[in-house]
Amino acid sequence: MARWEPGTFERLRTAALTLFDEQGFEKTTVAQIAERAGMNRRTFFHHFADKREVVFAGQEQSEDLIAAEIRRQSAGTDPLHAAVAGLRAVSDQIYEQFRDGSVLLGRVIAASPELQERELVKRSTLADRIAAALRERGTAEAAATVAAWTAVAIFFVARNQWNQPGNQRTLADLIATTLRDFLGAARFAP
Amino acid sequence: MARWEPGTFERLRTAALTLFDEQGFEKTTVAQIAERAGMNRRTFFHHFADKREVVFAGQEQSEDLIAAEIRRQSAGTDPLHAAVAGLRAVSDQIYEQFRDGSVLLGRVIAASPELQERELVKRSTLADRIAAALRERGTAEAAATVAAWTAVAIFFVARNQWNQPGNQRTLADLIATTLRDFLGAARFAP
DNA sequence: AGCGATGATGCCACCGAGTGCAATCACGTA
DNA sequence: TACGTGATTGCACTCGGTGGCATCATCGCT
Repeated sequence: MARWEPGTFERLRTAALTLFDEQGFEKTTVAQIAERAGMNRRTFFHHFADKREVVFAGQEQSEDLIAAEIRRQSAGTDPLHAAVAGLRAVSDQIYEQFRDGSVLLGRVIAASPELQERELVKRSTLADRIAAALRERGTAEAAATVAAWTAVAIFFVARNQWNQPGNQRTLADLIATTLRDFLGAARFAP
Repeated sequence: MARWEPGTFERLRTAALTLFDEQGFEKTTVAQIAERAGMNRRTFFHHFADKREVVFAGQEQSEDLIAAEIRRQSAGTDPLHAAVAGLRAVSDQIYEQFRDGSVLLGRVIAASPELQERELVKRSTLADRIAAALRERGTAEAAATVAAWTAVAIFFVARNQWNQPGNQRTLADLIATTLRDFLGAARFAP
């Protein structure tokens, strides 16, 4: 497999991201993307399920890493800290390398409601994966779901700060700070 | 304003929900909806921005209630409890009346990925409103966002349980239980 | 009652996303 | 070289959504 492959996928992806950044997502047609990548419109849909997917392609493997890291946490760790630990681990391994690409992606997504909608789906499936990993550790269904969404919220708040122009701190550091702020603000007795 | 209105909006809405329930959201065309409601396809788009909106129409006023209730919480209440209190209040006032409609809506949404995607948008804007209300009370940006998403997660976990066939408990009760479970599962020392 | 403003509805043409199908092309292998 | 596989292409089609304009019912006013 992948006899020709090398090229087309990545060419379509960079052509799409460039055009989205230049003229916006809505104003860009799939025909334009295909033309700039030097191939047929139909071919685009052989590689990406729809126009939005080209932006989010290939981040499933991160979810595997996160879930594995959560399972690796010691049994005594509570669900929220376990989930956040999983997200911190992946931030170390992956995100720090793609700083520039991540900023471009953030800009493109921020400029398009349609893409923000799709990003919420990605967050949701990420939360589902995390909740499943937590349940494997013995957390009850409801508590696992809530802890997962909280951890995901912490992650994206931190990622936003990390994407700010002036920022010098690491993503893992910002995640830890955000978690601490949340716990500090809350009063944890009913 | 609303000289004729009565009829068309509600007729389109019930026609759409009925068809979605019968044949699924994707299989139903806007033309079918308009035909069953006895009007033109174009008229549908005069009342709803798109095919998905017909399912979620008119739930903005709940957000106002929630935000107001959060502002009403005493200053000493921590962000998470304040946000959850806001959601509990609205659950008392609104949801309990629409049990049957809510079940139908839940079934329709559960059967369609496209509608689930749109529901995530609604959750997101709800979280934004809650976070804004918390910031007004003096909570810092990051902590407010995380608390808001946590509260929303608690709300929807509870609403799912409330929608289960056999359930007898009130939504407000389930929300309180879910919050307690989450806090109980977590260890709140770094 | 007649009249004009307003807003709801209807009709038509158009664009672009996404799909199904069949033909074609490039490559590895026998 | 011939064959099979899988990537690519091209075409036609459906459907969601939009823009523009005509039409019609209602209201306020004279």
